[in-house]
Amino acid sequence: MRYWLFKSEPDVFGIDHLAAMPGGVDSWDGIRNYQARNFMRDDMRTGDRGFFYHSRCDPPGIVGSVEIVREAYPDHTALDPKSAYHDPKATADDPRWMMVDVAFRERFDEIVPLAALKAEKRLADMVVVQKGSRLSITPVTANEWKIVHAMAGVPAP
DNA sequence: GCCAACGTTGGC
DNA sequence: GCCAACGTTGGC
Repeated sequence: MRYWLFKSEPDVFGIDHLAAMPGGVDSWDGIRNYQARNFMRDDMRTGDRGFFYHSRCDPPGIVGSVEIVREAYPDHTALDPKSAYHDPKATADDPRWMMVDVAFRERFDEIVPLAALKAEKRLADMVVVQKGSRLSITPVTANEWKIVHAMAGVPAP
């Protein structure tokens, strides 16, 4: 059982978009970074939990959580020339990019802002607070999972 | 296989 | 919108 953090721009796809999907489930498509893909392909398992993080907004921060409900499978948007995520090097035989399905689980009453994460000494090693951290999917420790929930004022599931 | 040039991310 | 940090590309 592992924990993760998923970044998304709320103007493009925020936690409310996910919550509005049928069953609160959607595919996490469009990942075009090998390290992030490898986390999904190699390490994510059904039942893993993840924070939903809003980036490129004011303020950025953690707004809720999801659960992995389907393990990695090919990201078909890479094959679609009309998609913003099209990758001309992807083929049906070698799709290059993978996605998982996530289900909406929690929406915090208030965002836990990045500034608060940075100010919490116990989160000093959390990947998302590191300088220059751009990775859109990062691992989270069980302890970080608990601390952020405490900051959000809810018990960790 | 090095590394300069280029493209992208994302906080500010 | 700026720009630092980082990842990828491709010539050599």
